[in-house]
Amino acid sequence: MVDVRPNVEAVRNLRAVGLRPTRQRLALAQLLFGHGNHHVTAESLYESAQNSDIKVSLATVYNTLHQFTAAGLLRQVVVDSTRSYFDTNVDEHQHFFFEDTGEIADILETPEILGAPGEPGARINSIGLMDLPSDMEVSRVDIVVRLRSTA
Amino acid sequence: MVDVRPNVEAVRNLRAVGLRPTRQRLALAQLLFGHGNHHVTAESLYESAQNSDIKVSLATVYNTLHQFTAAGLLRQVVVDSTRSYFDTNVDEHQHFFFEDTGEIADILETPEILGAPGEPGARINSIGLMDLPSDMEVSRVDIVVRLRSTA
DNA sequence: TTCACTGCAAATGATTTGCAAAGCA
DNA sequence: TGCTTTGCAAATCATTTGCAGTGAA
Repeated sequence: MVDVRPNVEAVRNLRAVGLRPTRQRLALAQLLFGHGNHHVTAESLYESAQNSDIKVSLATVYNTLHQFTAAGLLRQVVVDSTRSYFDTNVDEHQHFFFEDTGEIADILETPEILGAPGEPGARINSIGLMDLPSDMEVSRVDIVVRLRSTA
Repeated sequence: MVDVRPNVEAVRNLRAVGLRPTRQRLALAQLLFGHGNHHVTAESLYESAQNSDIKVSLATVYNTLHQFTAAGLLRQVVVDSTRSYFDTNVDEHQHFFFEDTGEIADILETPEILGAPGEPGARINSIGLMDLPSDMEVSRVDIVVRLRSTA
């Protein structure tokens, strides 16, 4: 049974990041954040919406993904030069990329090399990157472990 | 002064990977491998060719980049979801990505965490990824350190 | 009412493809 | 000669944009 009550918390969350809680944004937020962490593309989210009888255009899906990303609710993952992936897990963590299927999965046990929490890439930086230009700072460190089947 | 003698070594190198040494491939190889390591996009290589009075179509540039990559002469670097970058350095190494300008640079001192030579990602794998599916192997580990100016 | 948001369709930009002409073995 | 490769233009694919209509405050 579908819960049609206005989701007070979701409304508040959107307002908190400066986004109007429109029907489309609430519905997409529910799809994105209502079922644990996962990874989506614009196309896959659009499909999910259709399967859930959510009326929303592909353009709005793109807009929403970008707005959510700008607001810090999503994180963009660059693993494939042909499409953009978005991750509902915005914490510092890394990814597996399954080359055969194009799927993404979180690396749950983040290797300790990535540095202490709150210091993205600190360890890597201290080990080998002493030649970082002085007027530059690390925005973030992306690690993608690409896997292929041994078949 | 331009050396117009047939480049015997370049011809041999192409033959060695099963590619016919055509005029276009030889010219692009010269641009790519004749001046130290660097990073190109199809568009940037096409421009370089034009500036060097090399007659080659953009389609052929794309074909050639993919052929060279398949042959192991180039390595594709995924840092930007809007274009493809290719690196003439095919050794295990990592990248800086300058978010402001879209430029790429090699990280020269590869942090030792990446594992011993010949064992891509060995160290990372041994530290944290014990839950790797048994029928999967690490194709490679990509690390991109994204930088932004502090301005 | 007012301004943000949405949806559609057209535009864009990178990349790929079909196919005839040109080039290498 | 026979199979590759090239170049052009058209096709594709993901994504963005223009703009009129819709909705939230």
